[in-house]
Amino acid sequence: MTELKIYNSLTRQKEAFAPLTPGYVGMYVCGPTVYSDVHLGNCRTFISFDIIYRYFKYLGYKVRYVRNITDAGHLEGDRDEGDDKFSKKARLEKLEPMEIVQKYTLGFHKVMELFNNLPPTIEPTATGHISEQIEMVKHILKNGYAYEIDGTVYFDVEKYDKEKPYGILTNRKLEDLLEGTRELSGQEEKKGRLDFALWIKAKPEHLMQWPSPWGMGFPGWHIECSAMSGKYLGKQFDIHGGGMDLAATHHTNEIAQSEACFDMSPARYWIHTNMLTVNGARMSKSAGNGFLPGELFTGNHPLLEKAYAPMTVRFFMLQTHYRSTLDFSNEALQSSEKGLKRLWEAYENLEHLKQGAMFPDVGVDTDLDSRCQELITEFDISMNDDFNTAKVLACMFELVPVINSIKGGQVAPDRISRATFDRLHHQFTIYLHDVFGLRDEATYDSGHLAGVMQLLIQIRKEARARKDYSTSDKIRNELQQQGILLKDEKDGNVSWTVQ
RNA sequence: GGUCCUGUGGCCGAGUGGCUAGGCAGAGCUCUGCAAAAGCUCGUACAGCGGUUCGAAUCCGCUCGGGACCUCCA
Repeated sequence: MTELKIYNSLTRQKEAFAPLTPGYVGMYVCGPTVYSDVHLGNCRTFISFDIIYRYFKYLGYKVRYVRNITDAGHLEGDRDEGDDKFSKKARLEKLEPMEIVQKYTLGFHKVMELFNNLPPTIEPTATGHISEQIEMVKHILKNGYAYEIDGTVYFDVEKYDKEKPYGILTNRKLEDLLEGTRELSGQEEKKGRLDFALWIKAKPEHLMQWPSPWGMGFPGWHIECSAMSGKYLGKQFDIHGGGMDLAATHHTNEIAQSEACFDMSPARYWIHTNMLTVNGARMSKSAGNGFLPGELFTGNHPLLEKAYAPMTVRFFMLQTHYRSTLDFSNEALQSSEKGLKRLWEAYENLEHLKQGAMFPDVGVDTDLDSRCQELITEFDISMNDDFNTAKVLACMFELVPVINSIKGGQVAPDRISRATFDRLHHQFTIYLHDVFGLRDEATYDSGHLAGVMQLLIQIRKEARARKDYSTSDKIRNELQQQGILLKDEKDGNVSWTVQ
């Protein structure tokens, strides 16, 4: 068994993974800001980390997977003024901010469930950890890396950078960063143009505010993740993840905050997932090129030619490495849909073969047998190489003809050994269900429909027996119009699938 | 301007210095009452130009083209 290697954004190279505590993994992933619906790009990140979480579990680790819900604090613009997103949305929808939070949190969970993402083991909210955040800000102030001006506390980036490299995560020098920053506007009070707020003074009319040593206010944009990861995973933990877009600001600031507070880098491995694009441009809320999962599942969007099932989308994402951009297109989705169907049907064939398999090891084709073993072994090898799901799928697809040939009779079942067959079945099952989190998406009630289908198949069989092909074709054709496909197989059996 | 990523056959997409990625689409064949499915066979791709090397799509340089981040965003 090869060792797991992870691409660490912090060092910009693949590194062997060694947890702080053998057998345990602590992983923090930046979750959604619940002031609006998550779009497909957001989902990609959470699906990527779901696979990573599942793979660690598959490897036998006990994983504490913390993914936050940001339900306070984020401001609309890039200045420390104006309203937060929740208050704005609340006024727009004529709801309490916490109703907004509840609404979109529930929606988020629903979407995660549809994509078959496992829930994290802890899902803390920012508003539930105000006191922890205040404590952390106090600590940073005490350590001298922050200053207060009129009820707002800022992090002093330039002072911090004298001791530790602020731009370490994205490999940037402070001078370059300063150059790229826009001029301070006259109304801003912070000292350095890179300084960011840890705690923000609230205006009286502000809907979400809490008491603090600096007066009524609310937490800054980045402190919640530092406070909550510290609380649940410790000052230092194994993995911190999130979308690539968070690296330059949010994660950079998180590192600075944790270092300033605990004198320790928070995470040992940083994993960043790449963006989902549409026509080459990043899908984002502000660009307005985002699909909501609901639109995807119903096909109700101008850019969508048809509806796509959640598992199709999940499979689509699995075919690309998490660090590559993935471009959305109808063509790509449709090819994924067909590919998944083929893979899943092969898996079902494998299940059936498993039930009837009683063949002895007599005519084993050693070439075929060892090739199968190699391919199965490559599942783990590929995943160990920075979670290369695309490679695993390629191996699975290479095994599909083997499975289908045994089923179809082109290859005798005893050409592969019992041990190989069992391993094939076992690894297919584990990978499809447990590691990749795919599930059968048959939209039919298999109980009743299966009975009716048996009846129709029987009638058609009788018609064919007396060469009444007009009846048999009628049954098949009309079923097809209902989206049910009949397949006459070699051995005389008839199978059916819902399109 | 700075920091990076990237350019693979019709489309989508893995990838290692020399050995078939894979999916979808397409062509032929087998099976079949017909179809569908399945099986078998087929494309010898790696932006361009140089260099390193016995050998490079894979390493280096240059050119051209995409993209991300540097402002809230997964």
